[in-house]
Amino acid sequence: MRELIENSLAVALEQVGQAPVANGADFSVEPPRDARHGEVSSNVALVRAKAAGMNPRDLAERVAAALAAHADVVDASVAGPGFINLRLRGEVWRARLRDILAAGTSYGDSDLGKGNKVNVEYVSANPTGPMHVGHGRGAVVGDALASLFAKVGYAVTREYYVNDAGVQVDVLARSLHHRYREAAGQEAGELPEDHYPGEYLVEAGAALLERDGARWLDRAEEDWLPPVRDFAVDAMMDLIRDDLAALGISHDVFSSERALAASGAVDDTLSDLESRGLLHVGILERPKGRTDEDWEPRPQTLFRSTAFGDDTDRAIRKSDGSWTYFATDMAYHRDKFRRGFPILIDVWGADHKGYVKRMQAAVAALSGGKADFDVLICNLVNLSEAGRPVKMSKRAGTFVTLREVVDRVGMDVVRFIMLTRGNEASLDFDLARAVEQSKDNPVFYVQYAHARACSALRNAAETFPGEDFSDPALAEAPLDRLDEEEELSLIRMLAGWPRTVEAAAEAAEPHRIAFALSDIAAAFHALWNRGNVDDDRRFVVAGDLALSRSRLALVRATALVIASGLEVMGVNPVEEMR
RNA sequence: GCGCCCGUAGCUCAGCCGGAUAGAGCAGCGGACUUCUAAUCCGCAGGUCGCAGGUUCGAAUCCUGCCGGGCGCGCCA
Repeated sequence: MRELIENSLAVALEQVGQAPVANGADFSVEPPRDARHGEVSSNVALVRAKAAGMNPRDLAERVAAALAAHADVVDASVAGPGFINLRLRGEVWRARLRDILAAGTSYGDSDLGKGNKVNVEYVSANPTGPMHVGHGRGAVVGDALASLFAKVGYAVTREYYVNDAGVQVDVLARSLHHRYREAAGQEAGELPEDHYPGEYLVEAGAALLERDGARWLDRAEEDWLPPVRDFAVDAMMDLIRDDLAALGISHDVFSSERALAASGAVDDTLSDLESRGLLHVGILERPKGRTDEDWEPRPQTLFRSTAFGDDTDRAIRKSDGSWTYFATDMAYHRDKFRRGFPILIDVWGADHKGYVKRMQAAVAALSGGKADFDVLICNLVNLSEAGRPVKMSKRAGTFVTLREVVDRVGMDVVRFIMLTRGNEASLDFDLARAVEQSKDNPVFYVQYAHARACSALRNAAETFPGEDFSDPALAEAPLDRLDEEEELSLIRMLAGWPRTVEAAAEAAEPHRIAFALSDIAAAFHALWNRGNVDDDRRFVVAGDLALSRSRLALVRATALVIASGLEVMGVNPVEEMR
């Protein structure tokens, strides 16, 4: 299509004695927003007019004339300031149905990524307890993004970074040890204020007693801390993996912060930066507008992240000499790059927004500017129940875990709803509405369209016993009976699916898939309802096998595109609603 | 104070690498069912795209400055 217009432009320019000007994808070739303007629209004349030394309308007229000569073009006209609007032969569109039936749910796959390796790191929740709903959003967005990249031809690795070092896992170990002592019948006293209070640690404490008996009961902390910590981290990661499995998510790689540090990677990273003069000792100023009373100027080892676009240099050592989280995180990203991923994507929660610039600076420094590093920030999820906000407070005990939500509304609903907003917008998740079966609920709306399509095919098999309605058979069906505007309009939407997928991948916005599916579902429901008004417009018309086959090819293609999109989202297409 | 994000219909939001008369759902009003071809559909009504400038043939979209909301801001992770 684009090629056709490029060629016609060349012809038009030749007619006026001009050499072809710019060459490239600087102009658009798309269905116009308003369908009355035609089936395909291009702004090529507006974009190229200046270079051609002509006014847009004149150039457009000449290009349109060249286009009109093409066999597939029914009509080419010029509108407005110089848009070219085209109508194509119905057969050009109908042929796409055959493509879809042949490709199945792999319709929309492409080689855009050319097999390049991409690492998508997502979830990476601290191993200190079960996942909450906010983690779930990152999990779904990351997983869908990974699937989207895979669909357009990247070699994707799904990775989880396990923060199994640092003070929070020591606190976890002490919390567990407390529960372990309780399980052993010792008088452990009140759980200290800053410890993790969760019930899950009571179970883990009992499990530790079961495995190791009394051996850590009356020892010094320095003896029991490491083994208890390892046990605790393993137990928490099992918990988290279960939560993820309930969402249908599994990672290819789990990277341990502790193992990374032990390998010497942090030392290597810092000496690398040191040798390039990117470390220095300095004193950071107190951020303005802050009134920390205990703030005092202090010399620290800093990374010159300001040399790479950050607002201030960043500390890499704590005053006790150990590394900051940022230091190990730099080493981790360097490690990912050195493992052969030229493209790195992290999916983080909103609370890490202030961390993006420094990490981008770090990756730029450590990869010599060669890594393509992007961070998706997932904003907050506001849980509500029939319009009433559900307050999330660990202390008040009204904390809702991801698992509770998944168990209540189901994995497909959670996944779909998490993708009904751009990741940077905050998201309202209403537990009651999520299971409502109406068009308020986008999950059911799309699922219902797919189920209806399957229903029509089942109906066909009953109406025409012995007839073959398989995909290859439908692809052979004569499609020329699909000549109504509503049908052709749906076909055009389906034909645009590969472009929709590519655009979503290029923008790293998996939520676009959800919106596109809602649009397709709407067009399909509208088409379906015509059959309620007029029996002759049903998909299955008992007296007309040929017509039924034509329409069922469209029905099946619609189901395949919906299934293709749901696959990216990780949602199961249903064949009946029941 | 600084950084990032958000501000579009009464409500919840799409659209944002500039494009034609700014879209959808909910809520409201009016219509279409012997329920797996009504969990749906059709129609009506609803807008200073936060405000003010700028760039452009053309701005919801890009730039600048304000206003309002959110998140974050030296050793936590």
